[in-house]
Amino acid sequence: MKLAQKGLSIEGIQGHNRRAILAALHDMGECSRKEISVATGLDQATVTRAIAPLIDNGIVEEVGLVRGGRGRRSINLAFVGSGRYILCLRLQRRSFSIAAFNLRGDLLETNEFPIARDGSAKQTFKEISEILDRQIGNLKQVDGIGVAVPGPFLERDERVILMTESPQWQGFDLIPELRSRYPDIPVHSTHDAKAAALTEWRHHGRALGAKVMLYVSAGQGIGSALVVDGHVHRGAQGLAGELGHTSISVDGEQCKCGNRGCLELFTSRIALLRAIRERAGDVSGTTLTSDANFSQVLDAYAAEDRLASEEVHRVARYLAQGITNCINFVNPDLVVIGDEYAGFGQNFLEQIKTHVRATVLPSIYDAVDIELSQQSEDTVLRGAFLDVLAQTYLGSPRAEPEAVVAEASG
Amino acid sequence: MKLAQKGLSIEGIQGHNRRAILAALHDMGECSRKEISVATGLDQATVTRAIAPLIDNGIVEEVGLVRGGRGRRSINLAFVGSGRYILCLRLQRRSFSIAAFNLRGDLLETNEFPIARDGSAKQTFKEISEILDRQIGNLKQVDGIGVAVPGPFLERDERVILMTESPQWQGFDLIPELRSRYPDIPVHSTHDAKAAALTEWRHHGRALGAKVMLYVSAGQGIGSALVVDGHVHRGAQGLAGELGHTSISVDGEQCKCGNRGCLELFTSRIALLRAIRERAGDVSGTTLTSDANFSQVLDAYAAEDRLASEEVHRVARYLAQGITNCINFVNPDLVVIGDEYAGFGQNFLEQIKTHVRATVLPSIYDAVDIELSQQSEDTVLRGAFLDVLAQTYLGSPRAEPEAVVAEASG
DNA sequence: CACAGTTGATTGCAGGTCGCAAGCAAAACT
DNA sequence: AGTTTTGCTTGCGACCTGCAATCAACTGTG
Repeated sequence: MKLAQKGLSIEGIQGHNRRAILAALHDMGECSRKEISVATGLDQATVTRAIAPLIDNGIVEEVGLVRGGRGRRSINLAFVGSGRYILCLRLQRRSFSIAAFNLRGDLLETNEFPIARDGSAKQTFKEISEILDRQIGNLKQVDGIGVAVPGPFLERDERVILMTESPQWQGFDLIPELRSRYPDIPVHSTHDAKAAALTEWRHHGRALGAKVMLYVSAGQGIGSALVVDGHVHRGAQGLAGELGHTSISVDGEQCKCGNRGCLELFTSRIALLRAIRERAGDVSGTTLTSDANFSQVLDAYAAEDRLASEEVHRVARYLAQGITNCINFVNPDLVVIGDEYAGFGQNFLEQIKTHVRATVLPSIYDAVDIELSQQSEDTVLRGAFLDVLAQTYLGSPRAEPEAVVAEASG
Repeated sequence: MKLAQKGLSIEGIQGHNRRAILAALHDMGECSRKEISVATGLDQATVTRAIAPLIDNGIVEEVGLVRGGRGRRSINLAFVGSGRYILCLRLQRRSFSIAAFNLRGDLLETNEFPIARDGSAKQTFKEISEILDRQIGNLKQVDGIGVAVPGPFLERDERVILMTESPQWQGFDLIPELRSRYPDIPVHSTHDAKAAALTEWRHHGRALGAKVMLYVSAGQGIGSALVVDGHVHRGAQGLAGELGHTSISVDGEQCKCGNRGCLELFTSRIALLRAIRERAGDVSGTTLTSDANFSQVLDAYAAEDRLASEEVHRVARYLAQGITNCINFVNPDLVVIGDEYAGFGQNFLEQIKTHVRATVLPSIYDAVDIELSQQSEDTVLRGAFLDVLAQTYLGSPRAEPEAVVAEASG
């Protein structure tokens, strides 16, 4: 049967509980056995017994005593800080980045490397794998490699489709190539917006108790990812989240994707720059010229330049329409706007919120937070890390074990 | 901690496995202990031992021997056919229906009752509860009541919002009222499109192995529901699926919901009828008049009436745009179109598919089936039944226990 | 027609995990 | 210094599962 639920053997229960314990440890960061016991509902004794082999195997370690309480000090636990690592690769259009994390999630090292514009995929792959080789040599024990890929990314087949900006990758199967080069290391792949969303959820949404979080990645492209109860919605082929190719205008301009009036045509960086460049000469009171680039627009917007304001606010309105559509369709309680456009700041956010408020029913609007991402350079890389960690140590492949309430038997 | 996963005690494991077994029995319908053993991965002995108390408690029964095989005949099991029942109420704008199901999912009785147009909610509630009282009296053991409600339905608060067609319900809290009238019977509520989607998934999508199914309820309103791995996506407030209030035209007409260019303004039954009525006098070669009703349009469309064809096909195009947006956003592998518009038949479907094919990337289009619902009168009621059954017997509240793979301990 | 062969259901047994409760450890308070 | 408090650990009993043997019921065959 297709979707039959597996029963749980007496042996499986131990693994199940071990995963629950590790997930709790990951959720809470550094914490004591007692805290894990409370969080999981398991007996303290059970936690003690489960932790022991994890310490033996060098997955978890004791990181010191906690002072302050009344009685005995509790011993804080954490994932090991050294000895086991996860490498992450982020592929972008013009560059790639490689980062090393320990199991705790500390970013140990990150480097960005340019991709030669005329270089072949094969050449780039060679550069990537040389760096990975070196890292693996240094770190000794690498438990997994996480890869974040841009654009419409067929996760199911692990192929990138429609990567118009970098046609050289077309036909080069990065993930299988990595797998065959590192047969002993699990290689996991994700779409970069999904990775960023996972990070955003872990470091922000989770604390807010968001059940459904929509992450909107707005910049060069318009992507999105939906996080439901801590799980990224991937879609049947892993292609979910192509918000940019959602139409807000049935009779609009034809897009390369086949659709008409795609959100991306209104709001992508290219669209924004084109509009600004076209009007630069005709508008008075602007510092922007007909060859303005994005960082100039960011600055101009911050300086309340007239042209920048008008065009960025136009983008805000369209983006808000896309967000409204999502809100009505999937009913999130948190919307986070990330990627380059997060740089436009609070004023930009307020524009979006104003438009969303105007187009969404009050009882829905009141229940959804809309925020800017506090993103950093490593948001996507960290998402790739979280993906690998979840699949390696917490829960079953791409799906954590969910809460199962212990109950008295009937 | 908010979302900590619960560990599983030695007692809990029995409950967990019992739910897995019941879920398997429900999935496969009538089947033997052996088949359940294979489906769940549990030992035959464990299945035997788990089934025994279920038979004692009158939840499962043996329904006869299966002949045909080589060796001993297997004994088929099924949920009991009598003795325990689930009542379902479907609330519509002008009527309500009440149905009785046995645990096996057989529809024992269903009745529809009109709602007086000028009647108060209180009056209607009185009628509803009188009928429920009678049913409960007859059936003796009622394990749950499932309620399916139309329109934007705040599941979290169990309130209907924006029920413009039937303002009398505004401010009347149906579900709490039912709960307090039947304190011993669990009352569960759902949005009707979600209920229909669940039925569609159980009776069709599951067999196709669909991982992400989009159900589009097109008729008086345009609703939708997303089923991911057999679970309905409800959204933070349970409001997910308002596809009808998704915009396909940023600068379009203002909708009552606050948004502009809502899909519903283009495609709802009201919109379709209005367009047809307006043009009825001016178009030659049509049998439709300026007071045509929906069933006349259905007939005219089937008879290839010119006006009906034009307008229905226009609707198809807009609906296709909405579906394309969904496909790009959530990447389903199955789209099912239900409710009244399913009555337009294959020709209508082909129109939609043509438009979707034109607007979606080929590698995505090729991976998604678009079909009409084979719906019947009881689709929604049955969905309410499935909802109650799942929450009562299979899995934890609103989330079935997922596959947990037994593994050798490390 | 009896007997081997096959397959499903049941039962006895051994292994293993968990919770409870008692015991141990290490701090603060008095 | 002794008591109290709190967290970690260990001993014990209960319980569930899997394995394997057994029972049950049917088919096929010489």
